[in-house]
Amino acid sequence: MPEPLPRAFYNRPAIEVARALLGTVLVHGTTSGRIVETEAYLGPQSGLEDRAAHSWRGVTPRTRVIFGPPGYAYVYLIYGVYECLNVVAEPKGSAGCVLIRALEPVAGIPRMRSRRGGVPGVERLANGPGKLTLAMGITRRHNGADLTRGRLTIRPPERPEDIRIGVSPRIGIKHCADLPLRFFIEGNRFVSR
DNA sequence: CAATAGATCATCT
DNA sequence: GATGATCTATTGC
Repeated sequence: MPEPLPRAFYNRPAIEVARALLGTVLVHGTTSGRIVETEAYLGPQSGLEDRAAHSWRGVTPRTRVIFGPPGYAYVYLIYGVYECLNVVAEPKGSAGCVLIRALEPVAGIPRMRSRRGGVPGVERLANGPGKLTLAMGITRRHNGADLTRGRLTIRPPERPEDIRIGVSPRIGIKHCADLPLRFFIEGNRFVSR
């Protein structure tokens, strides 16, 4: 298995990281999945006033991680029910992160299925932000975890591959619902709906 | 298949 | 006290 992506990979604008993450592999213990869908959330430095981003109002106890150094996990609870995994991008002091929205299961599929309550069909195992954290066993305990080492990492593909990147507005947000900040592998059937 | 309701709580006002 | 980067079950066609 390839080494984890280095910190430098994450030390650039969130949009670049969101695109570059497509095709890489999220690994947690014995389970892993290929990232096929991401969304970028921008900080004030983008000049875009991204009100959909948690970092929009500046540093708070929750958003501390997003303003920290790149290459760490930001995990939060949504609707009091599910948890979402983000990757922190951009240098320390600059807000910017990438929501992982969907995975193509690679290893440990039976384990993922049991964690998902036995849902049938590999396609439905991790094709959404709340589903993939469940399937991979990722929780708020991973908030602030270093993705360049340890049990939870992101690694390059085994072999270089040719993919087409699709772009669309982000899903499920109220503000800035027109910005084209969602990226996905064109034609991949594990992308969320 | 499409539309809708409800679950449930950390965070910030 | 309101809100939300979601998902599932259930309803109705």
